[in-house]
Amino acid sequence: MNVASKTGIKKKISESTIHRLSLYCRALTLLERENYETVSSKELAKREKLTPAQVRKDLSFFGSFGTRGLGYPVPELKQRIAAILGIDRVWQVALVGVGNIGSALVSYKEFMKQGFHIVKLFDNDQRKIGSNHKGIIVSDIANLETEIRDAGIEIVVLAVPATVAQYLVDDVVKAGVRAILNFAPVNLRVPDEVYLRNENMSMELEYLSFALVNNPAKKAVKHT
Amino acid sequence: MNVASKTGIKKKISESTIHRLSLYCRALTLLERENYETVSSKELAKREKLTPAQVRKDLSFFGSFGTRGLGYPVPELKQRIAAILGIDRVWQVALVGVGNIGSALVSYKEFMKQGFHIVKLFDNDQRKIGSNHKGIIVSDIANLETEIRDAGIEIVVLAVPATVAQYLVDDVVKAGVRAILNFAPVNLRVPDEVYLRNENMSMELEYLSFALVNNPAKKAVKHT
DNA sequence: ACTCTCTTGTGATTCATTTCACATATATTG
DNA sequence: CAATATATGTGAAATGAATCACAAGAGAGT
Repeated sequence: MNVASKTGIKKKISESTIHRLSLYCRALTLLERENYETVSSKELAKREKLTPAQVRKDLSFFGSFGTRGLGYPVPELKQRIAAILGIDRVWQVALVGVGNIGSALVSYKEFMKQGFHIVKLFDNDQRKIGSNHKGIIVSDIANLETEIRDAGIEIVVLAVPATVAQYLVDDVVKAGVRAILNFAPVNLRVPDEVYLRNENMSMELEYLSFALVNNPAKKAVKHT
Repeated sequence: MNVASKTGIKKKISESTIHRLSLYCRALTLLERENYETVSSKELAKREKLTPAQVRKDLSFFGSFGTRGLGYPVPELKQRIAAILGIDRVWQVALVGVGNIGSALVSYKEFMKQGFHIVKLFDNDQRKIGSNHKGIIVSDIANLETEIRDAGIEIVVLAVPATVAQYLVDDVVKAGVRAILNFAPVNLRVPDEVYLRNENMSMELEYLSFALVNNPAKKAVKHT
């Protein structure tokens, strides 16, 4: 991912770096609660099982936030990272598919905390349409495109069966949405200008399965 | 991750390779359903948005499964990958925390399909203990260690609040479990011999947020 | 049997990410 | 205020992963 810097030069920021920013943000929230004023790259690294050099390098892509000899100012750094991640604001999110996973996500408080506000729900099941989930009325999937557009939705979470995911993604894209989080275990096609991320919960279980089968006695595994 | 080969030499297999094996397995299941007898690395790559070379290299770590000029035999390759991943068998899984996420996971059919059988449920809420979810009675978390041991649980899924996750993980480890999938947004400490994977659903949303904020017009993003 | 086409398997190469190591800057202590 | 300790920021080096490119194997057609 390219990021425009102050100099106008586009730097390449890796996916891993961005994911680690999320971790730093999380650690800083705790540090703030513990009334830390500053934190060293060493301490930050320890808390998220990373190396100090990694922390410093990651942050250096976006600026110099620290003070030599002292460390990073906790509340300020947290704010800066939140701004980089774009989670210092509210995002209008729609959730498509109010099944098992979908229902869980509506009630998932972490999303709300991070500024991801689910404001629209969609389903194709007549029994669900019109019902109320956490104060949101479930809309008919038939009106997906217009309702998403009218509500100013910026991010869509897809929690539908794999078989229908592609059709729905197409509609979502037509509605002008440029960011989609997909929970269906299927590879979706989207235009280049649309960001698609997949959340594949079986994958991590399969990784564990692989680990158990292949390493009767564990040596070392990297945590991300 | 190290893997013992037939020669006794331990090869280093990257996390990405293992994740891609999951993708190949998924694609092969569909190809099987479509009655393909063989598939080329090119076709397999196309279906999961990867490159043919990547597919061949990944598979070559584990053996030569293909035929030059022809491709890979679909059902056999699927079986081989399933064996490598350890999903050609049933795993006894316990789920700790029957809240929003937990309830969704009990009903999540993909897990069952992959051989991950949730056979024990735990919670600390008196109203939930004793209740029935999909035919499984929720046990009191107080008995975690003994019940997990007695049931022969091999993998534990943690879907509890971040504040209590560390205590529970400690108990789970004491019970002899060596593979844990954690949904709480917190960095858990486990001994070296225990495999821990984290499923952080906010992270992918944050990635999308970052993408939207930093790339008003998208160029190219790699998919994994 | 020979040629042509297709596609694998893999060493070599390129590209990306992480780690190292140190100059540089700040805080603290006596 | 000098000396010491601490911790950042960052080029350089090392490591790791993805891609390239091609030799070699296998089938099909004549």
